[in-house]
Amino acid sequence: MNAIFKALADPTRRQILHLLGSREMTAGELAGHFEMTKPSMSHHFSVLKEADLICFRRAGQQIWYSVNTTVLEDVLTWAMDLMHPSKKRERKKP
Amino acid sequence: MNAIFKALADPTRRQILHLLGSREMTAGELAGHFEMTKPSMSHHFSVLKEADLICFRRAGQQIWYSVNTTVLEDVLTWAMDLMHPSKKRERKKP
DNA sequence: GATATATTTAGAGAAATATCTAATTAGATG
DNA sequence: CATCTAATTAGATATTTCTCTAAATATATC
Repeated sequence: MNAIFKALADPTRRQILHLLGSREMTAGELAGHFEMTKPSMSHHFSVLKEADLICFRRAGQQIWYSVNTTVLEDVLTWAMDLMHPSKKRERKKP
Repeated sequence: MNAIFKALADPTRRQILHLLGSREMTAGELAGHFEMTKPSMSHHFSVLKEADLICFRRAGQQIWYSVNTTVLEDVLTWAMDLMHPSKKRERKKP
């Protein structure tokens, strides 16, 4: 949980996630949206990867990144538990 | 939004919020739960206040802290928008 | 194999953050 | 008012984090 919140603490990384919200993108394409060198962007990717907030796959020379929504659910759960600490959340019907 | 995520990035501060989830507590009572000096705890309170994540009121010598759930809703909204970027969330009926 | 493109890794410097001790403020009480 | 308790502010230090340049890796193409 700590890695997740650490990763979300940086505005660049939140913006990366936002961009990936619409569609999968390559490292270079993502980097094009920021006034920052590619190594700096690569560092942010690595922090997001460490937190398991993004998935990636190599295709030729390029690496495609996408959001891992599973981990975002953990964030949702954490925030909800804080808002309604006594009530148990409803379980999805199987 | 940046102040909120910066505040949530520290495990001590998340634990403070968790403790306040059950009930209002004084600064000293909160500090008693951590192996850290009171000035350090005070610093964390100040970061949480800056992010508007906690409310406080003085009663005599003591200061009582509580969670501000309104801001947590913003976090929920942010995470949900990331998970379902195309769908608009439902609005509460007035 | 040589070269070009996409991306990451390594290493360094600057800025931000967490923690501590010492000092200060605010209120209660003898 | 002197003193005690609760809490914060100030200032210093160590660690972490962000960003950069330079170098390395991986893949494609000539």
